[in-house]
Amino acid sequence: MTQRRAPQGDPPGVTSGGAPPDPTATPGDKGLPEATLARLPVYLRALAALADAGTTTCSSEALATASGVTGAKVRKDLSHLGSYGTRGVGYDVSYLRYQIAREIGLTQDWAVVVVGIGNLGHALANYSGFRSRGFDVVALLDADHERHGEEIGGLRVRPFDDLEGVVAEKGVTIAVIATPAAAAQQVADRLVAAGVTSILNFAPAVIAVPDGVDVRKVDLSTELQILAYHEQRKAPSPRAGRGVGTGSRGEESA
Amino acid sequence: MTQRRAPQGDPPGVTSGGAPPDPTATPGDKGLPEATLARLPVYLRALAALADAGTTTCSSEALATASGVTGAKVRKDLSHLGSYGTRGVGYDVSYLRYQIAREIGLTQDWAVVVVGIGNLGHALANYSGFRSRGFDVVALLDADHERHGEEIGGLRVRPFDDLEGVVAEKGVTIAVIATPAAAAQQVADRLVAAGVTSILNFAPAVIAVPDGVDVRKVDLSTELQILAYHEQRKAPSPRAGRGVGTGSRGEESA
DNA sequence: TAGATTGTTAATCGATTAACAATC
DNA sequence: TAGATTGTTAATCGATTAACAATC
Repeated sequence: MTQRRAPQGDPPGVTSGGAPPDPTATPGDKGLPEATLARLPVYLRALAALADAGTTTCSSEALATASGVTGAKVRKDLSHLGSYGTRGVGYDVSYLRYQIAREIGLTQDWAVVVVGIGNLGHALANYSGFRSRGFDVVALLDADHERHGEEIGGLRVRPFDDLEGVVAEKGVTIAVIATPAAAAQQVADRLVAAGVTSILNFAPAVIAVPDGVDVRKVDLSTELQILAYHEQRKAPSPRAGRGVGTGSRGEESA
Repeated sequence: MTQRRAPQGDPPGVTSGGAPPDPTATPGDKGLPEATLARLPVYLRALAALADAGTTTCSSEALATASGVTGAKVRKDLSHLGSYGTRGVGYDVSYLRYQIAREIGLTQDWAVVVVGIGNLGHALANYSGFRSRGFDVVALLDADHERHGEEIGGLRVRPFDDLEGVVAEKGVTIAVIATPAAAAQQVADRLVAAGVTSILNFAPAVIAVPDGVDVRKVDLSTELQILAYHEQRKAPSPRAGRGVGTGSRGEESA
């Protein structure tokens, strides 16, 4: 169904200078627009679904519908990657899929550690969507020794102090923090010191990191709050009022 | 530490016309800019932390630091809500906190159902950050009868067919979907038919809903993919390549 | 050739940033 | 009064949208 192509290779029909391009960002190279980058994973998912349904070619409008965006956006986004379509025809599903994956960096494996194996960490450790996209969860770490030894998705939960060893041994560059808020900054400091340069933070806390380290934050309750705002504007006061800020509510766990 | 104020009431010192404002959006009222709205929950969290630390007043710069944004952004964002600061002094932490909560709609309770109690649904059902912000999880629904009866966070898992009854009885307007991708659209259709008008979708699928229904999507692997892109641009090829699109990978669970 | 669809251009829109007058 | 800080204004930047020439 989907052909394999050589990772990092030039696409057929697209010539590069001959010398392999330096993957390190060249000065003045701004990379993809953030808004475009954020939609590429969505296109990738939609293309996978189209491929699974046996579709081999699709137009920008078809991909847009499957992705929940507009055709103009799809064309503009894809134009940042190169010219991978055919006028009058559309895009080859598996070819475009490969090009997007390569652009994002999913044609290589990324070793990932998950720190904090509570409810959410447990779910993340079991999430199949990571592995299928080239994210290889190589260790589950938790400071609480009561959790050590538990097996989740084929991995045992290990002491947080194993961090440095795991990072060095497995070449880990990406970490997921799913600890309580109070622990997040300390964990981040240790991760950075160990050599991690990208952090996905599920802990409900802002963490500070040095330049050169990327942090992205996912907040489960933020999205619900945004929905509440719009909901409030739709309906006239659905439920009785309540107070806010009832003093200390203790630390939250991610 | 934090005073309670009458929900929906006017803040002291700010006069309204006397007649209560119609909470329904008036024509031409565009509401808050989306970018501002997305940051309000972050400010709320930072203000809660400041209040817990005993801070009663803070400047826009202090709030910015605690929120991980710039002072200019804070001032611009807050200016959309009204004039709640004092020049030369700053903002009263608990007063600003109340005003933001009221603006978002967190001074009232919102009944929420969670559909799909797998790994992620389990974590969401246990997440304390929902309740503390006025989101009242009133039912956990799952189509799989093997899961029925399990108790999570004080609630039993119930049949999905209980949906309509729960929505009517509890006045549910917001739902969380944490089912496998294949079930998401069907679940969304049932939710909408039952009267739900806001959906937070954790299933890795795009769902279509009628006008007037809001959907927000959280994709755990999208964020990791965005990190991978930036990581790829930092380092020269950390790990060996792999193929992409290894044929059908089956349906994923949220 | 005629119809379809891409990739690009230009116009519009919204978000960010910097600066500073207003004012506590 | 002098110092501090807000709230607003104007400039800049990036994202979206619509239109269409290029071209399969």
